[in-house]
Amino acid sequence: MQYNHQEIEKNWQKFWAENQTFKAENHSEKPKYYVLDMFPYPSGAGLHVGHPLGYIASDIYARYKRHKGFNVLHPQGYDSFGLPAEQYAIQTGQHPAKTTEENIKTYRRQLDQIGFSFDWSREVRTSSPEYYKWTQWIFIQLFNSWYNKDTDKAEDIAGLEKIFKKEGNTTVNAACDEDIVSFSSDEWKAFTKTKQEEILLNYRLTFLSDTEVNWCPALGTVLANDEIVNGVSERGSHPVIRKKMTQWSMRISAYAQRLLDGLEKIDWPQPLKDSQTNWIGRSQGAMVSFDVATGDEKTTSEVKLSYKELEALKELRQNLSKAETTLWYELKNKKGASKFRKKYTIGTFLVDYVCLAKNIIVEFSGKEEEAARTAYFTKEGFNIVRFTDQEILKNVLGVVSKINAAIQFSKPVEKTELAVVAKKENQYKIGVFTTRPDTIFGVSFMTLAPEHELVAKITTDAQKAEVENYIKATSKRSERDRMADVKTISGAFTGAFAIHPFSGDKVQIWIGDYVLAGYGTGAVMAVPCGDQRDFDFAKKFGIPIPNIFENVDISEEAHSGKDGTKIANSDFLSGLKYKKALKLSIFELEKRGFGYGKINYRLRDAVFSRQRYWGEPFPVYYKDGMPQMIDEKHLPIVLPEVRNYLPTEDGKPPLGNATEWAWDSRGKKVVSIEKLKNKTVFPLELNTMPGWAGSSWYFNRYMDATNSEEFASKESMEYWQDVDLYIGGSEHATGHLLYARFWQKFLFDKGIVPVDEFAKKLINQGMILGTSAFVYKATAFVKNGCAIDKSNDDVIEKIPTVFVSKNVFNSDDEFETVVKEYLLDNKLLDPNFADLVMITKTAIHADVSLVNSSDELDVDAFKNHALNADFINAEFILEDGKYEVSREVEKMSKSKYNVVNPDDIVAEYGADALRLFEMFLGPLEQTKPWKTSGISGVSSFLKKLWKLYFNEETFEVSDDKATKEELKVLHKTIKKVQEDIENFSFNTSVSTFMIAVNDLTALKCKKREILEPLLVLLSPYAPHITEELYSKLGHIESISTVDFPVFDAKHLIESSKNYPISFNGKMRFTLDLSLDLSKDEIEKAVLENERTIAQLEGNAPKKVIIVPGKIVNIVS
RNA sequence: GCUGAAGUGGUGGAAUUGGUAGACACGCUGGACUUAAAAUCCAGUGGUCAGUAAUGGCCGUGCGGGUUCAAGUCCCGCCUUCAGUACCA
Repeated sequence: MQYNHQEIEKNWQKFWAENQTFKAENHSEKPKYYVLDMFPYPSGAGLHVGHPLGYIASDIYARYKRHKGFNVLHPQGYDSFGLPAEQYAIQTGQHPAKTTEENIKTYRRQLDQIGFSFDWSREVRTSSPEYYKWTQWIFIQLFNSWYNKDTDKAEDIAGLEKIFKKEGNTTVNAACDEDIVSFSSDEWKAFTKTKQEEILLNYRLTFLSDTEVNWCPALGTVLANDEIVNGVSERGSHPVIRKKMTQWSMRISAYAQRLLDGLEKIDWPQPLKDSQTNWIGRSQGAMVSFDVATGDEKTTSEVKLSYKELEALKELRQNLSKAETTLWYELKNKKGASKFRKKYTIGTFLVDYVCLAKNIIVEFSGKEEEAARTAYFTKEGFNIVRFTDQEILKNVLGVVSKINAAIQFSKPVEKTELAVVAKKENQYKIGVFTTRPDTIFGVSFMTLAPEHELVAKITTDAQKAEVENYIKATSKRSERDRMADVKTISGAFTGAFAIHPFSGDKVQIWIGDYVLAGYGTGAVMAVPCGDQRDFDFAKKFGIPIPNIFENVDISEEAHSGKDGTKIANSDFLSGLKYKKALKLSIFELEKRGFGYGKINYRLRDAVFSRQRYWGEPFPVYYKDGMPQMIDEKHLPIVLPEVRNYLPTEDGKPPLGNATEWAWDSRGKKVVSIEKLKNKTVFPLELNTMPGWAGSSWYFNRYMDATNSEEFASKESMEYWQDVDLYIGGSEHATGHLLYARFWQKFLFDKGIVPVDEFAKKLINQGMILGTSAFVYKATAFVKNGCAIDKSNDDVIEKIPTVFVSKNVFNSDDEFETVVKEYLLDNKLLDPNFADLVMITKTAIHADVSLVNSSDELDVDAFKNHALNADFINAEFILEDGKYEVSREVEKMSKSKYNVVNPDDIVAEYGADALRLFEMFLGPLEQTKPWKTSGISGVSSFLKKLWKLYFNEETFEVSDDKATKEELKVLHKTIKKVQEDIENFSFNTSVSTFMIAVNDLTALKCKKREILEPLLVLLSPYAPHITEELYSKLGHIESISTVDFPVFDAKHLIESSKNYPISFNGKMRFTLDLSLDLSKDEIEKAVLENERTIAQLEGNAPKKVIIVPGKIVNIVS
């Protein structure tokens, strides 16, 4: 009987669908296993053979886990909001919902015919209101939360309001905007409601802010950093410019450290983790404040402690008395309080505790010179609180509350006024972030970003023109130019100087576009001897380059290494190595109040608004300009209909075209914009959410996909917990996978999900590349500079398009000769003009469907191809009557005409063959070119397998006892296949199946004892054929949950081994020896062998190495 | 520049802990079946040298060193390709 894949596959796909074979239960005795694919965006092009690669791998694993007795969740759905559908809508006027629906149908049909074991009852679509209801709901949760750095988690915003009411914002340690003014509880209470909301927005995890965004004019929307590749948009490669806009943002930066830490406990590929680490970009350093010089500087003469004294101080800090420890413990753990430091030097005095932010000194009473201390501290602007040992040991909480009171009512001392006066003449400070505060004595100038707000204020009149010109010139350069051209060094001197905080030296302040406005403070302290960019800048503008490294030559380039180098010419840092110098420099900065240690992250808050139609609407309306959340019980807020999908005439997003898009706060529903006149009707948000909104939590939804009451039920999340295996492309490393981890951590903080990492293990499947086909087209030109009577066009016009087969020529010159000869022979070129004509070669893509496996082009089909209308009359120069194309491996894409559609493969060879072949191509993680030629191998394997169960036309499997040899083949296969699946090495197990079938065919094995377990082994890979044969063996149930065969080592025990006999490590021959032999017996047997004697040529062996069961090596 | 991955026949790739390099498959060559083709089956297939042949010698996992009885695998130094990232202070 013939193996008819079409019929078999159709039947079983129907069987699975009707019997809901792969439906997962939320309650089960079995252990759970959750296998997930990154869900696809349903594009109009449908699937190409690259898409199913990961799906096939995960499907094999899911099916394997079912055989192993797991309750497997293996769902699929669609990331169905997105730009392409909307771009298509703009072009054709078709509603994106309609095209999306159609595309999904195609995807579903294509996925079904490959035989995936998806539980379709749990399908999700991010664009369906039942789904995005919960995306909106999560948005509201984010809006109603703030990040408490003390508890290190997200908390309810109501809690923050309570604190504000009680004690203002000074004790709050939150992830928030940098420039927040502090206020007391009274001030808070006095603020208007709008003002309060404005302040709260600075703390919320999703917030509105004016930010510099990446605006893409061609797409009419902003883009996130990860949606920009090489300065242009990822989708469509349109230019992107910087623009300031009011946007929703997500405070992902609050989670920077936890996102970094979390990487350690998840089993994800190292390169992926590395790129997330890189993207988060943690750098440890210090913030340093430089005063801008006013002209009459006097160098500060501070008391400086020697290094030895500092070391002594450090020790003192570690050996506290009991009372000291008790108080320190309380101060340290005082929630939300300002930071206290212990054993700190103020001037020449050592104080017990100090809070620099609040100017409070806490001391034990009874110190020497108490009066002098008080006088000095007061002069410096500190409040002093003194306690005795007894007070603390008796009632430490009382002491703490006294300290709190002192902080809260910290009466401004007279000094404050002095400070203000002092500040007036010295009003500007430049803050910089540096990772190398140890090199601070190497600072010889500072550079500000051209956009820095101080530039206008500090530039001297003399330099004004130059600076303004420079700013103008740089702002013209696009982001892309700036990135492409890193080599050009440019800048301008502001004429102003800064005061070096330690040396008091005046250093020049420059502006330069190598400093980015968006990173750190937008200013750098330039250390030309230690940083190449600073070095180049200094060289170019003739700024001094002081050397602060011991025995390092910096005449040619900066010295950026840190290990092993000692600092020199640096006052108290001289003679120290990097690590110590770094610590000491930060310590000194803090002590003297010029700066503090800080950790900076490159990761920036994610812009969450898109000026597009086809995305989730925000559940937000505006009252007095302040955003208001719509109560969750009114969700979902459904995407309204619009007249067209373009921005409105006055530049509002497409939702501005909607007529039904206002919120009736009394009727609690969306109403017509005409009702906006009413006092209780408000405008709704016009932006929509970005593509990553829906994909940041969908894995949780699958656990309980049809729940209309909740995001997912507590029980279902308790049961499924997290994804055990997640498979998808590495292109999502810094987009989807980072945002999804962020949301998961947030949801975990809020007690909504049970785990804070959503995927235990992740595998990146490699890309499948296309094998493009090229044809060589000849283009004729007339050489310049030759005067002839006839118009040049005439000569060219007669020449048809000519294509030349690949092997007809070896060089461009030869190409020209061949074409010219051809034209002359065919009278297509007048011999008189032959010398005037120049022929050049152009390689153009030919559709791969027109090329057979021997690289021969179907010339007629090519001429008549829809895209080749220009070539309908083209001439072809053939070789041996055939036209051969050249091949090149490229990314599979429509524009390269190298896309292979799985539908064709399935129709011709079947889904099982496609599944096997995609796995057989090579390791899952590796990128590999698609070459259809190899598919005949797996196809004939399936036919051979089929034949094992048949005797000509009749199905024939016997119940005879299997032979030792047959059992060995089976168990070898069980062992290898099981190991391979567990190691995700699917390509090698396909080979193993081939070997098994070849062996069993040779043994003429027709026994159920062997052939039935073989089907179970193969069923994850080729589910249709195995179901069919399994049912022919007399089973009614599906093969999908049959126990995986158990490996029994006893079948593999050998009595002898074919030993490789090596001489000096080179294998010369093999020798069959019993495995019972001892080392000595082996040696004897080998040395007696005539071939050994022949090899040795009479020499005595120096040494004989015997590894029993493995190898014999003779050293001579 | 930085980070990561990878270099094995004509091709995709295999080689689990250092122990017979090239499994399995494609392609190619020859043969069988056929009027012929397709399909199927059989044999051969890393290079090179010697031999009519059986067979045997030498070379061989990007390059150069090293460790070891033994290296595709481990160590040191380079080269190339691909991917990600890029003035991050």
